[in-house]
Amino acid sequence: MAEKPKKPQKLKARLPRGLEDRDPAAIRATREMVEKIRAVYELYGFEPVETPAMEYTEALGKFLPDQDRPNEGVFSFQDDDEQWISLRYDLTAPLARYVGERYGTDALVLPYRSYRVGYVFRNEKPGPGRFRQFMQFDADTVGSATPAADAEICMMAADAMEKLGIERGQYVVKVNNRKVLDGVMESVGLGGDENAGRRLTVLRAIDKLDRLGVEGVRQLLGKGRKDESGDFTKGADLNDEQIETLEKLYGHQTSRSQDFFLARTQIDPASDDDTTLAGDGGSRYVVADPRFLDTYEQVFQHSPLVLEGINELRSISKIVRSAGYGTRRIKIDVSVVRGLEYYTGPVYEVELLLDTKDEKGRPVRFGSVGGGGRYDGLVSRFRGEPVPATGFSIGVSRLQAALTLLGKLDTRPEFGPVVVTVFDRDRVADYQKMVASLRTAGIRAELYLGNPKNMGNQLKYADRRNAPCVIIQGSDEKARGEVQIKDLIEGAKAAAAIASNQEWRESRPAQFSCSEADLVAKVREVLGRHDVSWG
RNA sequence: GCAGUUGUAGCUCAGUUGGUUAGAGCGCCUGUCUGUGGAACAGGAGGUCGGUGGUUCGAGCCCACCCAACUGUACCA
Repeated sequence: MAEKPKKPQKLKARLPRGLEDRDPAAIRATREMVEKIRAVYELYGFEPVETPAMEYTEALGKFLPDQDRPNEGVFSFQDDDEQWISLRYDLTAPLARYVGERYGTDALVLPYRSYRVGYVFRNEKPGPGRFRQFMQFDADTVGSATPAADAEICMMAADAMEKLGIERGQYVVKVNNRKVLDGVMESVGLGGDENAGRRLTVLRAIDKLDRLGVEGVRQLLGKGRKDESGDFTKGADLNDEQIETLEKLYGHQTSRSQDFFLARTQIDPASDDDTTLAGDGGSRYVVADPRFLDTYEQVFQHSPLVLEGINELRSISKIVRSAGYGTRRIKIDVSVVRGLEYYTGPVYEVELLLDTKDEKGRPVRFGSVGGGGRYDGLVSRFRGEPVPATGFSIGVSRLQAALTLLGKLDTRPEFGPVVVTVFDRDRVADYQKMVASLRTAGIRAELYLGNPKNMGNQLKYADRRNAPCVIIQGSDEKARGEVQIKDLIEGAKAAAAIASNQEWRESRPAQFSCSEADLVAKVREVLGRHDVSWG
């Protein structure tokens, strides 16, 4: 075969999977979200601290990546001295390292309360709202063991959601306690190191209660479960008696079931903060039954761990209710598991209750948009003494993805700069001077830097940049000491009424001239007329 | 990781039982238009048909493997 002239091999421009490029609208939305969350965290007394994007792998609490799967779950590489370094997969483990280095020194006031926002990295399968690089906004209290610290974080989570524009009833902060789960598992004979694997299986099963229901979880606790695709998931292999005991814990719990935190005695209908039912004579009462906690105490009375966990939940409950947080904002959900590894006490999870659909109208499952809990063991790894800590992170990227699908984010393009056009190439310096005077006045402005061969292209450019107006000064205007200001926003409205290009051009809609000296003032008028502001 | 579905232009998609040089709409660029955005008209650029190998005189179409995306599932600090 004859040699065909081959095109030079083009490099395919492509982004690794699970990563995303972010356009101006997305960046602005993130900036606004971050600013709102920051204000809430600061209001609660937390201060900012940042740590780098990577840490020694051992500090993150992962086993060294082995030869076969060097990057299982985390992105890792070896430093010059052969030590493994990993990109952070959350903001909590690096904070534990930070505190571990400073604990007991002047550099750290205890209890230590700090927040941070940044990208974290996970090497796992991406999905809707699941990225391999994503942003978290984290806050932690280190050195305080009181449930008041946990309660505060739940309230702060609720406040942050509402500040982000997610209305009451569209989200819920769910609270549980790992001591309850651990104690119940212990009481069905799953205590001890030899049952660690089965405990994990049980926790995973209970974590799926939302999706699979009591029956699905029962299968996972027993022999196993086969899903619609025919895939089989091996179960925990518990006997019926064990399963029934576990079901006493979560059996009545469904995703939108009533809460059994303490009810409030006073209902304020205006706050719209409680799930209520109509009673006799137009009265309403809160759907919340704290007697469940009493029931648990009786059923699991032989487990000190369960009793301890329930008491902590009672404390949290008392605090949030007396602070005015009702059952629609914060509720107990005994199926909340969160991380399998390091949580030791209360755990919290923020769930969106809105139904999200993608562009094609298919339902999308986002999972939780925030979560956290008490991790009394994480800092002590560096200390050799117990250091209580509790914290919480909002998944900014996932939440933003959800809010985008829900159409709750402002996606209007930002206004571009005022564009000063180049009419006469010899007078670029004059035009640049106009730009400078606008900039000095705090008005976003730029000189047209493309090929100024005609006015049409320059206006087209300004139009695409979403510029509010352009400045034109040809020789005629120059001779009169004037400039033309063309209001593109007003002009676009006028465009609808004009059919022919000829007429369009000659009418020069929404355009006026003013003296050179009035340039800044007149541009300000145009901007004010359309409420143009930047960033 | 496992299972299913899908990969043709920047986007949305046609493409006959395997048959010349792979098409459309939208978008993009240029011109009509060296004193004015949109519209209109005319022209143009843009394709390893996801990749590699195979069957065949001949493959966008058939076969094998690989890659990617989507959905479910598993894992998830």
